[in-house]
Amino acid sequence: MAKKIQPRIYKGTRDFLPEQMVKRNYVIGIIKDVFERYGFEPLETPTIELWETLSGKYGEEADRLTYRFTDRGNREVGLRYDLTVPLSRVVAMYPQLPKPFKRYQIQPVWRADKPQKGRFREFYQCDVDIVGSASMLADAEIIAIIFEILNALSFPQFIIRINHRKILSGITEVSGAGLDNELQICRAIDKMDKIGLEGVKQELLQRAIPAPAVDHILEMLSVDGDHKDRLEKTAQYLKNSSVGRQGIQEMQELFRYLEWYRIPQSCLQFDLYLSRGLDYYTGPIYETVVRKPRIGSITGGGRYDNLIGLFSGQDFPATGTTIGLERIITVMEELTMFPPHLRTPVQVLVTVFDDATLPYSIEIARELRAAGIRTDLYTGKSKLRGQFGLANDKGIPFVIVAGPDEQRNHRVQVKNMATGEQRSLPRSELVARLRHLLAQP
RNA sequence: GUGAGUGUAGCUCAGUCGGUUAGAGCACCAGGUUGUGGCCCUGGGGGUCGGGGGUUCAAGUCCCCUCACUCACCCCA
Repeated sequence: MAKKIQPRIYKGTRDFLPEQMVKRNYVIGIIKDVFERYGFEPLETPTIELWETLSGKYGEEADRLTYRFTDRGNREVGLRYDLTVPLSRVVAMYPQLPKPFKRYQIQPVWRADKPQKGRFREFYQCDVDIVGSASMLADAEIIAIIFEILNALSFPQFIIRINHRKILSGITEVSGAGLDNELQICRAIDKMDKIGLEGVKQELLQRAIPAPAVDHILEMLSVDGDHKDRLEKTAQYLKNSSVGRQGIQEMQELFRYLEWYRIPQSCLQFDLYLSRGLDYYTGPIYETVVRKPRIGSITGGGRYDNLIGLFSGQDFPATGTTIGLERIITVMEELTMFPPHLRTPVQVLVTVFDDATLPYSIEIARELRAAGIRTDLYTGKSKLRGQFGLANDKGIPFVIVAGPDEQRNHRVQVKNMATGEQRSLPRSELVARLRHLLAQP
């Protein structure tokens, strides 16, 4: 035999073995179901995009993290960094798409990061976006769908943090720090959770924001009360900033809608410290955090009214979010939120006793499969012992034995692997019996 | 890109002050059981101790280099 190649995979990528795939498909199934119940339609786009499509949309940092190479014809291309930019390209390319366009997209994206906990180079995102509506109603739909999905997955506790880029602009404006410092300011205050108030202050000063402006910013950020109070107090601070006033007004409208959607206040947080890293956001921004496993955000998104204009020549208002599939799965695993026995789609294994009874086993498998029961027919060379072992290892709940005795009498044995109970019954009753057994919880 | 940590069986890890033939649990295979899994019992296979160099009578153990992986920072799902 030739010298074997070390079986390895590229850093930050993963194989998903069947047992993991079953769990992933379970989560994806629930997410997709909610997407469609909210009237979103599916979309897929290519893995590879032209470099000009990807570059310069997200900001300097993200540009650096985008996989980039040249093809054999020396064309500059890259792997998609997210699903929002490809969507924007699609909207511009197919102007006939009816607006508002509501699409969902579940595909992997790539980032040339150093992997760590809950962070990969290849990972799935589940995006929902509404293109062509400037109304806060569209943002409310997105936030409602986030709430609905996390509920459907039985998340015990989560907070959807919400802020508005225009409010952040307003704060920058009235602080006297200079509007071109907005990005620096956002980055600093975004770290509030990690480094605390004093840390943020140092960070701001370090980023060459004048001390009086820093004090003013921190004062504005420290408003308290429920979100209505805080919006009003913030409005007072921002009364001399037209962009700030606009942000406040939109947020008030958004929260009014969210009330009508009956989303519990306890899941929502108007959070002035939220800023989000990507450059393209222009309006409300939102992300979801959980407290228990400390893992960063599990969803993230916002309004980006100017991004599509880069491809189209005309601006389309748009808003949407990413549902972070990988982190949701990580959280669900750590909190053991998956239903038990979620190991294999196979419902029954039909064993093969020997060559003489093989036709009988095949007939049984055919019948079960025709009846819509997910049936594995044993194709290996082990005796019954090994076949039961296989069913056990895979977590297949039922095993059929069809040996010479059963064949002669037109009967089968059905064994329940969980209870160990085994029963002989006429073959004619098998489908009904299995359907009954499989319907049990 | 910056900093720290860890590399011993398929996996998780032990290995004393440097000392004879490197161990355990789990997993795997076979048998106990020629028509039945899990649990139990018996046996078995499996290791360039990440790689290279050095010190030493002697290195898994000490030193240097290198590679890989992990965690944190930055940023993000």
